Amino acid sequence: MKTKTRKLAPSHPGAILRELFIKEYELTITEVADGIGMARVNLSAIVNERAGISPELAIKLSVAFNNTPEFWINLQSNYEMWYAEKKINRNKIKRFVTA
Amino acid sequence: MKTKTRKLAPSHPGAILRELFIKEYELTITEVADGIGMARVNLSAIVNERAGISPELAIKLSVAFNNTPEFWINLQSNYEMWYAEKKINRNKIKRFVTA
DNA sequence: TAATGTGTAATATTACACATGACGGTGTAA
DNA sequence: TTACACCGTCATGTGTAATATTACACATTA
Repeated sequence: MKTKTRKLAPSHPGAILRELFIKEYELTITEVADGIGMARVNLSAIVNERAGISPELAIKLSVAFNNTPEFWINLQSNYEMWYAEKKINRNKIKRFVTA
Repeated sequence: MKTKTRKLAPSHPGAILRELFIKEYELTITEVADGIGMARVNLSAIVNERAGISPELAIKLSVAFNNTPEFWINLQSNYEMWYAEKKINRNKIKRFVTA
């Protein structure tokens, strides 16, 4: 059985933050950065998809937007996993345990 | 309502790898490192809880031990989250969205 | 004009994943 | 007993990434 693989890369977590939260609630990057206690430059980097979301930031965002850290962490994990998958040749890995 | 918080830190992913897989199947660090194509020093660091599990490694381990990348990623995420939580003062974070 | 928001660049700090080389311990075969 | 292969770990170096700080240019708005 073939493992399911997304053809297209998942959205960058920063894009979700930008579209579904900052734009949706008509906030500014500066405003959010101040609200969660981080430098505006770094939040800008995330929103512009040049940096990822750390565990600590995931918690902060979950408090600010009333959702869960898992929501943000999963976005980030899925994103990273998609790129990690492309670096791996599964045939070169030894199966120590089989079904 | 109070957010649930673990009193004790979750197990390090390396401990799970050590106890439930390497010991369980009577493997050596060297053997596993070779099998998944990574330096045994680094796998040793993970098994001894001095390093974490990357997304790429999570995939490799899931292939080698016939489980899912999510299994490993979740172990790692939970671990990181627990420590991240201790660095954050939730009262200092602005709520942009409320229930 | 002054204030504000944004993007970006430069710099420094800190942390971590990973690779390589070296070293000491252990088991085993000659 | 000696020699050697194997194993775990230490030391060290490298690349990358998140974050803070500062500064600059530009656009919009009061």
